[in-house]
Amino acid sequence: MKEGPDIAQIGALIGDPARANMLAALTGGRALTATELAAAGGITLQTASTHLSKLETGGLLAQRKQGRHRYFTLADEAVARLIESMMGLAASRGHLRHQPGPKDPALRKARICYDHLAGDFGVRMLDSLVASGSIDAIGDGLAVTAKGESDLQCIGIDVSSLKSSRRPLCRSCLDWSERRAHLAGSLGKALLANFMEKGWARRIPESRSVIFSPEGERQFLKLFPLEA
Amino acid sequence: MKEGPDIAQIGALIGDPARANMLAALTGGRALTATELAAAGGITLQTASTHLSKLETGGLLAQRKQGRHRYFTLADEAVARLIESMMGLAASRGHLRHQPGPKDPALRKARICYDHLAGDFGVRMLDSLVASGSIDAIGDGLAVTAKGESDLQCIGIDVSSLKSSRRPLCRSCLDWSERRAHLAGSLGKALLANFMEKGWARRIPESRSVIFSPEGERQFLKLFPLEA
DNA sequence: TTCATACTTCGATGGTAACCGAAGTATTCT
DNA sequence: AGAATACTTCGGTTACCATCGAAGTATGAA
Repeated sequence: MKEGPDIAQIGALIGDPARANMLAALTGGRALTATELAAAGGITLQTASTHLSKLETGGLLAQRKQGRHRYFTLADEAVARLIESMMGLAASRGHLRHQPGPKDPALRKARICYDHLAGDFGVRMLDSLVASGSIDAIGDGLAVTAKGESDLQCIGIDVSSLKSSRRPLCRSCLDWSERRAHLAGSLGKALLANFMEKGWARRIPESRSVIFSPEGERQFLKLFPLEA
Repeated sequence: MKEGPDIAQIGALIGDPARANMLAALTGGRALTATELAAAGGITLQTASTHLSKLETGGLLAQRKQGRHRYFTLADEAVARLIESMMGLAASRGHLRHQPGPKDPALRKARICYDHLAGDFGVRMLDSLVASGSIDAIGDGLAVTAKGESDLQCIGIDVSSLKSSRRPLCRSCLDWSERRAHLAGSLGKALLANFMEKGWARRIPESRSVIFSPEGERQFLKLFPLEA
């Protein structure tokens, strides 16, 4: 009667609120210490320690020791995608953790999704890239066009070097706040890195929020216009 | 500190073994009654009843009453995709529910994944369609080519009528047994329906297994050859 | 060497939820 | 109407696990 893999183990790991909060914090892409994760989960360090070892043996987390610190990250991109897609589902079912607070609008405007840009700005960027013919959207698949490759080169992104990596260049990722797709993959990562290098955007510590400077926002909106 | 949607609720729903087994059973695509799901979960009807109402209020299940029966299905395709992707992750992390039993090989060979064909045969079919130029694979995206459209017409599938539906024509779905992509979307559904109409394949009751007749298997393998 | 920081392990506690028997409701069949 | 089927609700038990204090280990700093 029991066929196939056991999803209950993974579900139970994510099903505890403290663990879920720690995983959500790690969706920010940064490696975090046990102490930081304890704060994110709203629990003491002892409790966090047992949770973290469960998550690690369950294959959801990876850790590396560095001095007396222990840095945790999501095990791989597959886990990140799972968490994100669960957030999408949770949002669509109205499972919310928060009274909409002051930080929420910023989060919906622009935030980190593992290693790329999400939120209103992330969705707008992908829409604009598709509209301008820089990216072809076929079904759920995304591919950079020749035009896109040269346009991105002008911004300072070398697409051909990104292509050589194992990781897919483009990937669409469902946005939980916008309920629309934004750009993930190595190109999504490179674009966000590019904005931060230029000083257009910076991360808020202890949060997934990404804040654009006034000038950065102006440039971003000019670079990725919306269709009329 | 609490940002974004609450994935813990959904995780907890999936995290109970009985509920996970019921959800997995529903991945077979059939609507099942509370009694059938109780058997799938290995619990009594009373316990199943409470589980099912939790899953329904949690937004994972939909139900329709029909006489004195109550038929449950997964709420929508998004839920089905979540369950499937969790199976993929669980399989890759070695979370298995079973001692590899006699039914297992059949399941790996061909099975239902919500409404389309998965397992070795499902993966082979997509590989062959891509190799023959009937489907273009761009990143994770799949698109039917002109050649594919006419080839499929010969088999008895009218692609243009499928296109008119809201649902994506092609979608790639990660296979937990093969760890490779197979074909989902309305075309995946139509192909499986086509095989069953022709008598090539039939479903096994109470299981996700799909059994091909000797003749059906011969035809299938001929229609979807592997690259040398 | 001593103190401090970062984290783990142990042990005890408490709360939650899964579970089933029994009784109750709704629908269909005869 | 009466019986049977399908399912829900209630109540009480049980078992698990998240939690934290306290003590233990490991690494770094003074």
